[in-house]
Amino acid sequence: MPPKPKTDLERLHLRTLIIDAARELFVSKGVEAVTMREIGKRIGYSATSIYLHFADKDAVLRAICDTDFLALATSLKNLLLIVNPVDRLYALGRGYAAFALMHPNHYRMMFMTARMPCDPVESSLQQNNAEQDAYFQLKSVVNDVHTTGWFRPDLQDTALIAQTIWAGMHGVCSLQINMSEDKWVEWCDISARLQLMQEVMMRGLLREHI
Amino acid sequence: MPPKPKTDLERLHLRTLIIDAARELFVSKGVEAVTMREIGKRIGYSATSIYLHFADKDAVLRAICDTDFLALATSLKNLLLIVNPVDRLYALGRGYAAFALMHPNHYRMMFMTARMPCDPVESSLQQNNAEQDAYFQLKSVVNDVHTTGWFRPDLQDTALIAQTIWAGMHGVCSLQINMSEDKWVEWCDISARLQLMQEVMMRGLLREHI
DNA sequence: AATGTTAAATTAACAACGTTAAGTAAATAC
DNA sequence: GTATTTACTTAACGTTGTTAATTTAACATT
Repeated sequence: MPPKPKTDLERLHLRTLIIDAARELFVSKGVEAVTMREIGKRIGYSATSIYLHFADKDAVLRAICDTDFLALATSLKNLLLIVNPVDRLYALGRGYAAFALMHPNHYRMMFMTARMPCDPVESSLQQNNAEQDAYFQLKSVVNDVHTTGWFRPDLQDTALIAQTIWAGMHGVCSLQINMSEDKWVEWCDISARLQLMQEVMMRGLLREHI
Repeated sequence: MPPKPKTDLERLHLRTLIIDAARELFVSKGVEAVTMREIGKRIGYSATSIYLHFADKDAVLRAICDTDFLALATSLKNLLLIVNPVDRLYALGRGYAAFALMHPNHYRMMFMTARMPCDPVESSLQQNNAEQDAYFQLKSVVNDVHTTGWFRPDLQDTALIAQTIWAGMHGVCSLQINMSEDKWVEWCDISARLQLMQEVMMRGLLREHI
C-alpha cells in the first residue's frame, strides 16, 4: 500500500522509526548479528526500504551513534550544575561509567567498534555545545578545576588532563564490557574498580592540600 | 593431490600455516573483512580445508589470540629482570603499551573484539606461568611493590590494584587504536598521554615518600 | 598384484547476508 | 482520464560461513 507524497515530517518519522528499531536490535544482539531484513521486518517494511533513508548499514549505525552521543551528553547535563569543580569532575566520571555499564552495547558502538570516525562537519550534533558534546563537558570541568588552581602546578595542558581522565574511565568500562566474562582473570567488583580508578587519578592529578 | 596419512607434525605444520596466514590477513584488514576463502587461497588450499583443523572462523581467531597472548608475555619477559619493583612496574606498563601500539590489530583482537571469553581450561597457555601469562606478570610485580611496602598503606587488595593499572594503560591504548582518527577530539601526543597516565597512577597508588 | 579402506583434499551446494535493479501500485497533476 | 511521480516491494546478484558429496592418493589385506 504505497501512496504518493510523504511530508517531510512523515519521512522524518519513518527515519526515526528505523533508527529506533535498529538500535534496539543492535543493542540486544550486537551490530554484526543484526540484518537489514530483520530491521525492516520489525517496522513492517521490507529491507530495501531502509535504503531510501540511509545509504547503507553503516549509515544507520552512524545515525544511531549520533543520537547516542546526544543521549550521553544529556544524561550528564544535570551534573554540570554541581558548584564545586572537583565534585563535578567526580560526578561526571561516575555518570559516564553509569551510562557505559547501563548501555554496554551503545557504549560498544560508540567507543569500541571500528567505524567511520566522527566528523563534526557531518554530525548533527554541535561540537562544544555543553548540552550535546560530552567531551566538551569534560573539558570544561577540567578547565574549571584548573583555573581554580586545584591541579598540581606542573600540569598545565588541560586537554591532556581531560584525555587522561577519559582514558582511565574508559579503560575500566571497556574492560568490564569486553572482558568481564573472561575466566582468565578473577575480576574484582566493578564498582570497586571504578572507585579506585577515580580516587587514584584524583590523587595523581590534584595538588596535595591537607 | 591429496595423499593419505599425515603425521601429527605435518598436521601441526598446516595448522600453524593457517594461523599465520589468517593472522596476517586479520591484522592488515580486520577480522570481519577477511573471508575463509581468502585465508585458504593464501596458503594454497581451499577454504573448506580449514574446517579440517578448526571448527569455525571464531576458532581460528581464538587460536591466533592464544599465540598473541603468548607473544605479549614473551615481549615483556625480559622486563621482569629489573630489580627495583617500581621501575619494573613502570617498564611493564611501557612495554604493554608498546606492544598494543605496535600491533594495533592484534591488540584489537585480544582485548577489544567481542569474542568467546578465554578459558584457562581450553587455552594452550599456562595460567600463572611468568613466561606465558602477561596478567600474571603484572600481578606479581604489583605483589612485589606491595610486599616492599611502597603502596599507600590503605591499599591492600593487590588484584584490585593490578586491574586498575591495567585499565589505565588499556584505556589510553584502546582509545588511541579506535579513536585517534576521530576528528571530534583534538588528540594530544600519544606518548604524552601514556606518560601522564603512568605518572598519575603511580602518584595515586604509591605512598608519598620525599 | 588387485582390492578395499581410510584420510586429505576438493568441488558443489545451501542458506543468509548487504545491496541493486526492476517492477508495482496509489496518489497527484494536467 | 491519462501521465507522472513517489513509496514501496519483489527479484536478483555477488559473497559470505559452512556442510554434504565427491575425488584422489596412500596404505592394509588378501
